[in-house]
Amino acid sequence: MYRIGQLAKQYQINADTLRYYEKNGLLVPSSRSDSGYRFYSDDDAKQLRFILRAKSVGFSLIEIQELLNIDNNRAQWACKDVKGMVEAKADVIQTKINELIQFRDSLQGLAKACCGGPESAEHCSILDALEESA
Amino acid sequence: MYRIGQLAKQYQINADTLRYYEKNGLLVPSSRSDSGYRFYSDDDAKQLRFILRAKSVGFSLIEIQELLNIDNNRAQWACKDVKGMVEAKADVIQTKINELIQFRDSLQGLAKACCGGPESAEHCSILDALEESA
DNA sequence: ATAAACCTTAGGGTTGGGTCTAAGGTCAAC
DNA sequence: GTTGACCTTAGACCCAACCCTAAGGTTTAT
Ligand SMILES: [Zn+2]
Ligand SMILES: [Zn+2]
Ligand SMILES: [Zn+2]
Ligand SMILES: [Zn+2]
Repeated sequence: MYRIGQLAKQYQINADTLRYYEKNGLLVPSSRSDSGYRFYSDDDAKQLRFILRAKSVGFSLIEIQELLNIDNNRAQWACKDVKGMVEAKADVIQTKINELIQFRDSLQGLAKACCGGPESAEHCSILDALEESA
Repeated sequence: MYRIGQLAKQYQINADTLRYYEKNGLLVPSSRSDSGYRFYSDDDAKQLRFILRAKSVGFSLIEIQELLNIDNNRAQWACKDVKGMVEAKADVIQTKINELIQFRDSLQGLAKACCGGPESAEHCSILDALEESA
């Protein structure tokens, strides 16, 4: 049994974050002391590790909730469902990557055309390009 | 001279967005009618195009403000400064891309190990991996 | 017995880039 | 002379994922 501060310290997060996870149904401590202090069991800690690991691979808290639901009712779900979620998430991330690559390339294209010298920017091709009427 | 609704329509944005840009010093209409209506000149429209173009290559509104400052005082800045900003931004974006690539690869690693079949997820390797104690 | 460290709650604040509402003023057309 | 489209303002609300504060209760160590 861990109190909130102990668990938070162990996983390098803020106690407020644990309360936040509880409020959002991600991690409800399995018991409370007579005075109301939260008590987290080893299973609770395991679930926290699940949450942190899912977060680290890019899932949002809402998505993690879905994953937890599945994990806690594995019999009612198929591998297909789980794999589908993961692949869908990978696709979303890929789309984001493609967008950012476009941004990066646009910026690099701008930078390449600029002399980068110490003289006045009155002739700067970057600013000209941004001003340019499409 | 365009009223706010006309300019918004022309550039497919919300009139509120133009007021928001004004509040944040990005685009102050060059005049007002006697009754207080905003009037945007062709130069204002040009500046809006600058803003939208800079946004489209991934600059934040704060960064766009800096770019506008530079653009409006070109003589006081050097190409070096402008190019430096653009390159710094490209670096930040590259860092984000690298992060997302890691997420994507993690997810693809998980998906690859899962059979993806229609049977129960009780043996699902994805859920197991997320549960695994590190 | 008291101080320090920890816990509780409700509720407000942050960031970024807006969107929406309420309550009212203006302007052209029919 | 009134409808309807447009405009004004201040201020609230949205998203995510928390962080912080106030006012008070609990535990532990000395
Ligand atoms: Zn130059
Ligand atoms: Zn230049
Ligand atoms: Zn399977
Ligand atoms: Zn599986």
